Amino acid sequence: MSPHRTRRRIPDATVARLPIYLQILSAQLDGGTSNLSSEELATLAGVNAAKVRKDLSYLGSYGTRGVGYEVQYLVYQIRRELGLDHEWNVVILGAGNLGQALSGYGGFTERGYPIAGIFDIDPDKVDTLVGGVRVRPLDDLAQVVAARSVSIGVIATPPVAAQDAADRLVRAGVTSILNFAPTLVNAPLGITVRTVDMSVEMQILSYHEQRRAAAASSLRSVQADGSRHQTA
Amino acid sequence: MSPHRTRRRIPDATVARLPIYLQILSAQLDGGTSNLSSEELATLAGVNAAKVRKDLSYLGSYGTRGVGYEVQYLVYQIRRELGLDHEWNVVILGAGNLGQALSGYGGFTERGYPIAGIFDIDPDKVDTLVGGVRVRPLDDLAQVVAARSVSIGVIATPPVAAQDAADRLVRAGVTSILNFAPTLVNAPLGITVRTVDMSVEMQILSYHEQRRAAAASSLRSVQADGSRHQTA
DNA sequence: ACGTCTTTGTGAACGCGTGCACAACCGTTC
DNA sequence: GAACGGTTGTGCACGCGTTCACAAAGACGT
Repeated sequence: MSPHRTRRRIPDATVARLPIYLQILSAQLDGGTSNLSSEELATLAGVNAAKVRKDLSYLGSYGTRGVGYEVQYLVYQIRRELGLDHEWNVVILGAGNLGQALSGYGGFTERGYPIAGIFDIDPDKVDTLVGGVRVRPLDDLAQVVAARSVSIGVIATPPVAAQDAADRLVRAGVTSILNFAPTLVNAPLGITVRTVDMSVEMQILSYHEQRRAAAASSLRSVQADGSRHQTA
Repeated sequence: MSPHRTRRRIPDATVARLPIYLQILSAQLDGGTSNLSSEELATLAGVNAAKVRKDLSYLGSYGTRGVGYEVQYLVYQIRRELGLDHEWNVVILGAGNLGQALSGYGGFTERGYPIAGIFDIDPDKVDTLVGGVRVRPLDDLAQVVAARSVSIGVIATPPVAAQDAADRLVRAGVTSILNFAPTLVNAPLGITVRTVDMSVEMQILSYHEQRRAAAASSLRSVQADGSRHQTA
């Protein structure tokens, strides 16, 4: 049996929170904190303490009753669970505004997702430098994916090109896709696709604004969903 | 009583899907489709047909049994519910890579969120042109917010500056914040904050990749949460 | 060694969201 | 105008996620 076998499935809601805990814990570690209680972590993350404990319990029993959690060990465990114990090369499709921002972002490489290449179909963009990376022609995609064992692809193309980009990624062998184009992209079974649509976020905000304006009477609580967001 | 009074509260999960329906319906309208069944819309949106009907039922009974929904009218209703019957001016804080990408994105203005101003604390960035908009000093924030009745602010600063940016936005009178910095920002009661953290999205993907690698046996279904994402 | 204090881990209740299944209803055809 | 095919709107059951509340357990002082 492997050293750490496949433990029980972790709920999606928990998986979505683990990166947040990790971020907070890492900051605490840098700040010199060695131990943290679920209550403290909960406050920092803006969630319920019981939720924190239940979330962490999916990773195993890494806390000490009466004391709390050892930050360093917890960071290690969460990183391992998220697959951050090694780097994940990513490719970006589309060297427009968004693609450029993403490659220049720095946060990706820094957090363990080095950019293996940025691609564009426009010959005028090819060979220009973007965030220190040379833009490559789309035809090189499969080769780069294979050579650097890329499993994550980012779509930063205009909406009309998104499906084609997804198809190319899949054909090249990518198995996870992060789609920033405001379109639904279809992918075959077994491929994970996440879509982040900024204008959707905007519209959710304006919905609340609109209601706020309509019901100028009571201040009501606005609930949370997948993304991190508070109202209160 | 107002022409269309505050109807029953719409579930957050539904609010998050309305923009997607709207996007699809708008495209269908442009394509010349005048009527659509819940089944068709569901397929296009990648969701269950019953869910579509239930979602739309929160807006009122705008469908015709045996026929479906009139696309144009539905578009109108969803737009109204999302507060898209008028424009929402937004301000962007931070003229770095991300701020530039956002202001150059074009999708915002196009979808009814014109950019009233982009601000930066760095004097070197002030007065440079970004996406056709001149970068302004942070001190002008309150004045612009007031003059153009801005109610939505976007945070595109480095993490350390995010909380300060949020505070400034709130002081200036903004009531909804879209935070792209990978940090939790606190805001007083009554202010809606949504955080979109790209590296969180990335980590969720790599979690699935990691599991895929671990359990090379069965292809399992990966579930959805707040954001749009399929696995299938 | 024992008691007290603190904090974890989790059983159980609750609430929200999803999906099924079907009655109500519309349009159309005969 | 009656019967029929098609689609909506919704009651209901189920499942997931959240929260409460508490027993189990470690640490520490006496």
